[in-house]
Amino acid sequence: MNIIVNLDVMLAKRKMKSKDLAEAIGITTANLSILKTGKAKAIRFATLAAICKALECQPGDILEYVPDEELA
Amino acid sequence: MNIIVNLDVMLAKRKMKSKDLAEAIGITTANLSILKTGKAKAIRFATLAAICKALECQPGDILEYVPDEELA
DNA sequence: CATTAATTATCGTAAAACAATAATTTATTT
DNA sequence: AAATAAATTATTGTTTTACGATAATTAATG
Repeated sequence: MNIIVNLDVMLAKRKMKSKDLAEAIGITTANLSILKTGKAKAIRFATLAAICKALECQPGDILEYVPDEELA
Repeated sequence: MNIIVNLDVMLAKRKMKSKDLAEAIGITTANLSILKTGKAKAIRFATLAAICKALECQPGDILEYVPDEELA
């Protein structure tokens, strides 16, 4: 997928574990894992907001668009 | 909502109209308008990627988290 | 090796994107 | 002001997908 969800950096910065974040944002660790491992195909703004709140960050800190420029 | 979708800035920068962007990303102007006016409650990564591609930008350029610190 | 953390998998339900279409409102231009 | 274009709003229906709940499997850590 072209949109990467990277929670590891912010999690490490906040010294939080996936379980902690899952509890903080109110979803199961299973679903959080789906998000973390790039298996989610969409995200609710409510969830994104909860993540940003818990990690004290902005969407841009955890979402990245990677163009598929297969030039090479 | 705590997540703001701001396409206006990038649209202006690219001198694109909503209609152009809608066609570029393959959704109707009606649905794009829902996104633009903050009525969408989620977004598919495929759509977000298409927007980033069309506007040559990153998710952080169009998504913003606004904490609801009602202090004062 | 035992324990904890994280991932993967299934099934079911609720939520929401999105299409298609039409109507309405707002901008823009002549 | 009138005409035209652009954008928003509204409705209905379909399809996709989040997410819960749960359990099992696979990493990771002391």
